[in-house]
Amino acid sequence: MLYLKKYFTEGLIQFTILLSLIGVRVDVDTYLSNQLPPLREIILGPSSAYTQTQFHNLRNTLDGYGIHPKSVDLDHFFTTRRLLNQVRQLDRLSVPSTELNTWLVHRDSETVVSASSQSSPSITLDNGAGLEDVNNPDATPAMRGGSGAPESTYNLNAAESTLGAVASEGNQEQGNREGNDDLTKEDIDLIDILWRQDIDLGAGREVFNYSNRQKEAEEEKPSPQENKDRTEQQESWRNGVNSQGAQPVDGETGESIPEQLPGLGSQTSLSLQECLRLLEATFPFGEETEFPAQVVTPEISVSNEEVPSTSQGLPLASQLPQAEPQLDLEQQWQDIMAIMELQAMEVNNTTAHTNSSNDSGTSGTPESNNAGNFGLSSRSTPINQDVSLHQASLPSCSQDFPQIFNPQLDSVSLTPRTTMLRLSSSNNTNINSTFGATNLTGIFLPPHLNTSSNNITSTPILPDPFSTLLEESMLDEISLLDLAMEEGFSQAQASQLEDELDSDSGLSLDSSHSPASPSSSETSCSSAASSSSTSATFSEEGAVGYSTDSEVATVETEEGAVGGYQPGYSKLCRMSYQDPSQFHSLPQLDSISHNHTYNLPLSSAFVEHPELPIPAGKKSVRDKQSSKLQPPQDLLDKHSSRDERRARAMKIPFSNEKIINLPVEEFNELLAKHHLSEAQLALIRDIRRRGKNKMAAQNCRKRKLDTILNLEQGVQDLRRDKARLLKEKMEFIRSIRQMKQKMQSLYQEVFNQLRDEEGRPYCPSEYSLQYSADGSVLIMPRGMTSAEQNRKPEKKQKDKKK
DNA sequence: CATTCGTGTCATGAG
DNA sequence: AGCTCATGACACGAA
Repeated sequence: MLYLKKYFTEGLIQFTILLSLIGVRVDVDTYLSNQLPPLREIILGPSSAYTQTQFHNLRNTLDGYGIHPKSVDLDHFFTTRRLLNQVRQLDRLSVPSTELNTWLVHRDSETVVSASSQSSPSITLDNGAGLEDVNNPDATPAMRGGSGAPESTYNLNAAESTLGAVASEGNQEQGNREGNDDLTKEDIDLIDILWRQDIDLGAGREVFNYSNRQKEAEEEKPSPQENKDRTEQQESWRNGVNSQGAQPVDGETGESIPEQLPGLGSQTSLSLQECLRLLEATFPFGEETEFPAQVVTPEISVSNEEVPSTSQGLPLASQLPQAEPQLDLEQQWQDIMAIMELQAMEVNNTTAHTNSSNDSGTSGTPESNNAGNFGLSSRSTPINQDVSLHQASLPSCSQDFPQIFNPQLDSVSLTPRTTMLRLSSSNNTNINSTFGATNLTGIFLPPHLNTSSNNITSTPILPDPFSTLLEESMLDEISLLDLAMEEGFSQAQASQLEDELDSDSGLSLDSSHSPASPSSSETSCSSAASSSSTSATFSEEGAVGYSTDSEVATVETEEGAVGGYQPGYSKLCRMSYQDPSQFHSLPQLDSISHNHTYNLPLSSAFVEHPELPIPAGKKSVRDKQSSKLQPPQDLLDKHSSRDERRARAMKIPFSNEKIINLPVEEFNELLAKHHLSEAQLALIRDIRRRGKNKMAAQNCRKRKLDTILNLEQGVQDLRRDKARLLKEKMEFIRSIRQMKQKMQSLYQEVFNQLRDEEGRPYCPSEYSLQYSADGSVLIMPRGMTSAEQNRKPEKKQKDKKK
């Protein structure tokens, strides 16, 4: 017993710990009340999980005692599903408050406004920011100048209040940089650690992405030459080593690497090949345009620049279907995420184009809004809150915009992209998705974009097309996958999505599998249970666990279906419960603790009928043993159960064991053979009823324990799977980042090799490479409008297929 | 002495 | 209608 107790206690403790780890917030009350039915059942007692199934009688109908219908297997199926869902929800929703706090801390250091704490303030701040932005449309230019920086920072901070440090690095302001400069390596490391924790918790890290973007943008500001250095620096940052203090600003918020990782979100499955394929696929414009279209829809409405960020965030959250109690937390988190994304987009975004579109199109159709607001999600998706930011970016935007977008893309692709981003942000339900979007944007965002916002940079924007395209495609896939994953798509649906995307990612599959893994574990457990329940085992082991060996033999011969379940029970109990039963089976122990004598044949007390071949001989042996130790009668009385004593008192001619375990027919025959009084018959029936109920209770308790243990195991398995998936995700993100770098370098290489008619190299600030749908690469002046581009592109063919 | 745990028993509902 | 099972609730004894 002690062993069992210990085992269970430890197990429960471990279970609790696991839960706490998985679900960042282990609020027992919450879970009990709403979230985790299994837990509730475990803690408060069985409910639906143990609900009787209709199958329990199958045992009788089927051959003997097959798997008990109610055995853990069935329960497992449902409990596992529930558990899995719970875990998933935890993944998405749970946002450790601690994380938020940390972020706040960073922000505080960076910005003035940020002082306010995380979630709640975000709304107010956002509003304020939005107001300011609206009021100060012109502020941004001034900010660029440098004096305006503080304001810009303020706005950013306000808008991003929830976002925390990330926002701090608004595109425009150097002031932010300064604030960021304060960050030390340790800070970065701390951020990274926090980020990892967040990941474990399931929280997204758009913030980081944002910073990364900013970082990149800032880096790009300088001349192209500097870009290389910056890229290197970025690398260092990503690696967690801030080699250069000059750029710490962005770097701190942006520890680019870790942050980007989350961006992939659930799509961990994306493989390098897939990414490459996507890259190739993205080059043709037509495809891109179509892709986003799917995603678009409802969320678009949200994106009004003028609308305060909070307003946006809230609607997004409200849109979410989830109606569960966690919603409060979830909504807050979602709001935060949405805001963050929006802000990030804004920060990156500074293109005049977007601004103009926004201004004019706020009331326009969703698409127009999207185009205006999100223009290029990847590059700069200014949106709601910071009008000033948008305007500030305007000057540069005019230049940058054309560069980034080909004429064709402008109209069509832009909207889709924006929409995609929107989705990610709006679909806050999936933290991962949002992260993925942001992360991707951060990853792929060409640095120049940011720079463009900040300055009329002369820096080459070469990488833009690639990055944007890549980003879009990636975002699309990610968002889709995330949606599929997190929205609870069926496996088939998920697989379908995957097929559509041609993604290698097993993520969706994995996730689907994740449930399977637990199930497998459970199956093992259940299998054991089921095996135990088999009639064979029963017969062999004897009726109840308490029966002695001698009894067993008898039982085998005579006992039928009645006792069938018991053996299984004992076997099942192997883990904890079973052991005790086994102990009980030992006669010595029997005497010690409880009387489980129901099934025991009352050897001495009862006069075994000669008819009943069974226990007599063996029982006699046992009696002899017991008699040696103690006076037989007293001992028997002492150890016999109440029913046994009553039976003895009533002179019942056969053993309680038979009374209890004999099949109905045999039992009736037995009764018929003996001339029994009414009192005797009543007693016998009571004995039988109680005995059966006793066994049933034991089985019931055993099942309960098994269920708990299996759940525990399931949680462990799920956790393991989660860790593995996260690891994969990180790897994929890393590979994507590498690919992006490759693309950029490739772009640079190609661009640098291009020469005009006079043999002079093209100025990266004036020309950019554009990719047409047929796969050819064109070099076009950056200032060109889309229409112009179509008409007279300077063509230089390059088969630039990677 | 109070609490916890294991167990037996009863009542109830379902097949 | 009776039997059996499952399970919640309660009681009891042991630790």
